[in-house]
Amino acid sequence: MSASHFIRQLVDDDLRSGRHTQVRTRFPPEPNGHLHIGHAKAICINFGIAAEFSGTTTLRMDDTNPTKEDTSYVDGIARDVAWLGFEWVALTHASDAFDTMYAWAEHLVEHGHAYVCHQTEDEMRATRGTVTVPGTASPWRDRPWAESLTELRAMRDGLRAEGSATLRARIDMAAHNMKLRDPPLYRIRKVDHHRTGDRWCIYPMYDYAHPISDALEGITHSLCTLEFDNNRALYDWVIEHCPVPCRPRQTEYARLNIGFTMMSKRRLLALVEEKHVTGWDDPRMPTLAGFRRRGVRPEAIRAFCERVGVARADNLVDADLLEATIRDDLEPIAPRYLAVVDPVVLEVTNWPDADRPSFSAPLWPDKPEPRRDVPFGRRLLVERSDVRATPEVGFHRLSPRAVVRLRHAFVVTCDAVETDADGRITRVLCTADLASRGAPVKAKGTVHWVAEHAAVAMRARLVERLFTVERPDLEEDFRSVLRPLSLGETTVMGEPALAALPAGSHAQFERVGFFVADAVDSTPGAPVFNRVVALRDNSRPAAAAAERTPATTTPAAPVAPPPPLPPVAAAWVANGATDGDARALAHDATTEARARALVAAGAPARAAAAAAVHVLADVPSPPPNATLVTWLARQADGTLSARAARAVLDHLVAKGGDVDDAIDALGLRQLRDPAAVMPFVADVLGAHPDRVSAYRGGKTGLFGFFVGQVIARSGGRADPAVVADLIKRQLDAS
RNA sequence: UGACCCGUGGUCGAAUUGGCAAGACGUCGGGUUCUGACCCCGAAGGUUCUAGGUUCGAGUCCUAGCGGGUCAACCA
Repeated sequence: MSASHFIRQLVDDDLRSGRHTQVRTRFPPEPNGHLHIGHAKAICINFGIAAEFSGTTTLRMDDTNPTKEDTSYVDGIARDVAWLGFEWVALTHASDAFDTMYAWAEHLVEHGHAYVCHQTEDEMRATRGTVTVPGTASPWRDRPWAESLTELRAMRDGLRAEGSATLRARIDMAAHNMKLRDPPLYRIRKVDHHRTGDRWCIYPMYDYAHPISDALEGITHSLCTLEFDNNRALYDWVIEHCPVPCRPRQTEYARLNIGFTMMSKRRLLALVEEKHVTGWDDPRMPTLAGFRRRGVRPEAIRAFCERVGVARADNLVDADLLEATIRDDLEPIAPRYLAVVDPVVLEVTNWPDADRPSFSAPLWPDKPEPRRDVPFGRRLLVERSDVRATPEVGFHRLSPRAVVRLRHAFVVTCDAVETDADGRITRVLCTADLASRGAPVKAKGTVHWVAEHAAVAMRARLVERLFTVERPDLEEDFRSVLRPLSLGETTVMGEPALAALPAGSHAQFERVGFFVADAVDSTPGAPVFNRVVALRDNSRPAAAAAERTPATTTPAAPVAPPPPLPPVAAAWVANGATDGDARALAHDATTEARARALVAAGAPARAAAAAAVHVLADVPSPPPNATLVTWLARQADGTLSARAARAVLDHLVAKGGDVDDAIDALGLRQLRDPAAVMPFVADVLGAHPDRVSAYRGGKTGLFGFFVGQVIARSGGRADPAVVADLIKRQLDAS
């Protein structure tokens, strides 16, 4: 069972409350590029939520802008979603609904909710105002609706030039939310659409088309990323003013960001077009096509999306988390092989060159079958990085006098490490313990190898991160932080069994990493390998450890002097209100008026202020002030606990009447006699023996739990102070 | 600068809606091992951004401040 998040809860609530009987979601990409890992999160959320609640999801191409979109991307998108493992109930297009959208545009015009505007793009921008200054109305804002309708039809019929007219919603040019300042709904684009051809020369904007598409598809939960938060008001406006068959609701969550990864479609396109990568499916790309090519399985992507969770806070996920998830996915499924990336010759001096046997070895550790044969001989190739002429401390691989296991073969003793004039290792000489194969002989370390006579040279790409910095998206020019040679194309020497792997096969090159036989470049008998991800390296030589110490700089918290009290607040403070309450009153005139009325009716200023701010603010039509004054007095004299006071208030709001009658009707007179409270305490303590002992064992945080339970059990009547005192005595006793 | 959204161990994130600050990844230590992988055990790591307020009780509610983000395309 996966961890819950706020969207799951929302959907669950809607189902429980009967607001919906089924869940329908949609994944609405614009077909103007390829899907990336950020979209994967959206896909997992939309399809995942629907699947969890036995609902359905449509895959919708959001194709409202014919100048940017292209059919060629549609197939790629559909393929990627399917690859991730999700099934759509229907593949739809925003353009499917162009007729309805247009009809409802006329509907809006006829009801005075939209008008045709002839401002130029620049004029519209200028009159929209800014975030601080309101916009000014278009001269066409109040023209007769019939005139707008005629103009709209003229636009539709191609009688108006591009840029000469738009259909605008008539909402509020002074709205704080800029999206509401009479946003364009339709613009003229005299270009063919990839699906509707030349049928239309006007096209709906996203903010208009999206809610209609949702409504027409019966979407219950329209899930999108946080940057559409401001658009929700417009979404709701469209739903409100069009004759929609149902009313979907939009909910936003934070988009995915990953370290060392660039997610912008536009810049991804630049990488491709400027040939910094080999294509959309370059194994370094964060596109789904790229991950697939690199050998990452959809299971890993889905697990990753589950691990990062869903919330509304901005985030930057460690690139390590993605790599760890990929390893976890491949670990149990990838068969093991031996391959050497940077070979150096090792000679087993007590092994005759003519003797070239094959040793059978299992493909998985801990599993005896299946197996493959690994050729052996006098001359082997081992990893250069596994050899040292003079080892550092903690190095337990090949160095003079070291005893090392050759994986699946013998334990050898290193006799000599030969180097050339530059100190570069040229040859390693060893003596094998001929009785050690398959025997429990201890060695300092284990090393992978291939027999020189049987080694197969294979192309491999030691794929590395594309960028050298964690936030390439923050760079003025991402090109300056591209890692050179990140594709890492090289030749590796592998055991013969590797050559037989078909394209798409995963393998672990032991001690090197997880690889996949490239689906494109591999040929039968000659696979080309991509490194999916390197193995985790837990080695910790002293030098590396020092290098690893994180340099975290915590910015000093700025100390701000408290701002001056507004005059209104100062007056309240002078009369006894607390500082915070006074500020709150100054902040909201309605609340302040309410508090003042209470004081006029005879309530103490402090209590009146507190009640107005903390309780009455949520009450639309409170009881008469005289009643409230009594209500406050009952709290002051201890008749009513704070908790009970709210219940009484609810009762007064609903039924009216006298405070004391309400208290009696509800039975909420506060219990202050310890003898009356004690039974509740005993009940609670008796019901939770485990927690009682936990508390006595030191988990004192449970105290609040006990108090809460007792008060709840008493129906809110028990005096908290009495309860606390009794519990303390009981728990500290014995 | 205005409105809105958001601040919980290094990272991502739970917290039964006001009552015991989960979990994962990472880090550190140990065990196991014919992969320095995997696996197993253990530990550290928190003033829940800050300051006030309400409350018996605040990560949760209120106010202010600080910090981050979004919005001012006839893009989506």
